[in-house]
Amino acid sequence: MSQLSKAEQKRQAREEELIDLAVEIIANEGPGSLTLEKLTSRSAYSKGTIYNHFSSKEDCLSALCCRAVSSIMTFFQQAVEFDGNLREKALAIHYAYQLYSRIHPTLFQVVLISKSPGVRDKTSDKRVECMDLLENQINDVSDSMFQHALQQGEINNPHVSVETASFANWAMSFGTLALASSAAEATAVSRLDQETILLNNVNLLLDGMGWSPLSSEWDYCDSWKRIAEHLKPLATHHTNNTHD
Amino acid sequence: MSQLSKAEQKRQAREEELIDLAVEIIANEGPGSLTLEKLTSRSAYSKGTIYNHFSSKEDCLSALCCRAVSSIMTFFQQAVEFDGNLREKALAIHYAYQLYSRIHPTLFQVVLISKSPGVRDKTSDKRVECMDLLENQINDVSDSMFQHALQQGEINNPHVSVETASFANWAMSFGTLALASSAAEATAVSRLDQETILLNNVNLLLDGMGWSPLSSEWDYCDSWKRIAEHLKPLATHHTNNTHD
DNA sequence: ACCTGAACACCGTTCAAGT
DNA sequence: ACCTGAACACCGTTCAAGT
Repeated sequence: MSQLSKAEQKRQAREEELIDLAVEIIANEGPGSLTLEKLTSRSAYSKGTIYNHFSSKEDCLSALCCRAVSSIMTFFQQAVEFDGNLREKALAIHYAYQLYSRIHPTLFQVVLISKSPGVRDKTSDKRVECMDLLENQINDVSDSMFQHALQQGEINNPHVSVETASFANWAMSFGTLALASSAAEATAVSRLDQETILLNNVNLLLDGMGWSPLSSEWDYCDSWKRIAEHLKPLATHHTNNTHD
Repeated sequence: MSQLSKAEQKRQAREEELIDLAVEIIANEGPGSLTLEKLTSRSAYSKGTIYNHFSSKEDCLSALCCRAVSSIMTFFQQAVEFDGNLREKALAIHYAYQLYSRIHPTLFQVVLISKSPGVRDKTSDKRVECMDLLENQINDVSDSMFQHALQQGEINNPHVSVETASFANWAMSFGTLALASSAAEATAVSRLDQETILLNNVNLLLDGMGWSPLSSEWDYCDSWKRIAEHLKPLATHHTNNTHD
């Protein structure tokens, strides 16, 4: 299964090359201006070959989504290694998510775009499968975090289950970052401190779950700074973007 | 100022007519398939006239965004009239937001799309002004709610300001609804009870702010049902959609 | 002043012909 | 088996000609 034919290896290498190129296009010109025409003319290949890799423009967008979620996953893996209590580890994951959304704002957008019907519908079955697989991996990271917190009694609240907590946590993070990156000029966003906006929102939520130590009992601002330090390698290493 | 010439009245009526048509198109075929070509051919007017109303395809999308936000505003105005304590009024607004996102899922999407750079950039100045104005109105509703709660001591937390609370509240609502509507097939979403998903998330957040009565001290599930009853007229009256 | 539709450039997708 | 690029339908945007 892991033994790939030479032809297949070449094919996969080319697909990576094309995705790299597509990433460059959306980073510089936005997700809306990705066209397979552009991708063709800027690559060394012909229209037919492009369509050999991507069954449609939307399938290409979904390939970018897979790339994005996969990167986010490696960010998360770095984050959980932060040395601290469980709630701090959770904060580290949020920080990693924010970091990704700021290093690759357009790829961050693409993740939502690809999941919307109309794009998903025009994505090849093989790719949809890949997206769902990656999404489940991300999900598992989040779930297992809350599982631990509940088991160890750090969250002590009969109304909080793994499923509800995990989703509320994701919704808050996603909502905050989506609004901060897409509606950055909005008064409601611009009047806030961009450095701690996510920390504040998440702290309110986790306090509401009763995840101890509560923010009144612990200096999470300091944690946030230490997390930033811990994840600095990701921030510097991945900044090979031309535009944003 | 409010005295419009006959020509201007006619122009505005036609614009409403075109926006109605565009709403119909995106409701049935998704925001991605709105084209000015389609809008032209399904309307009684020519390309030139369409471009007389919308400076670009993106400007047309932004017109839909204005329509959406304006409708959301009227939903909110119904919501604040719910007879209950302040936290229940806040819940009523969330309920109204959810109701809108379910009655007009594609218009709900369009609001985020229009605020993204690349769409906003291609929107006429006049329309951008209109969008910002409406957004501020929505903002004011949210802000004044938290202002009241803080003044009356129902939120008693030195770390919570109007600005931070208002944004956290918006982010949670938006994040929850965006994920629930765009990523409905995702495991993290589908495994939850769709009826109370938003109520649960918001309750956790408002508990975290210390907004009394806390969810442990009050039956907000019951409030949620009463709010649904209060807003029923909106649900039935506005369901004139063909597809979703 | 406003409306019309031809015109053109660009894009998505297919497929016959070539290797 | 895979690659190529011509071909065609569709779309965004402009603008000369018409009222």
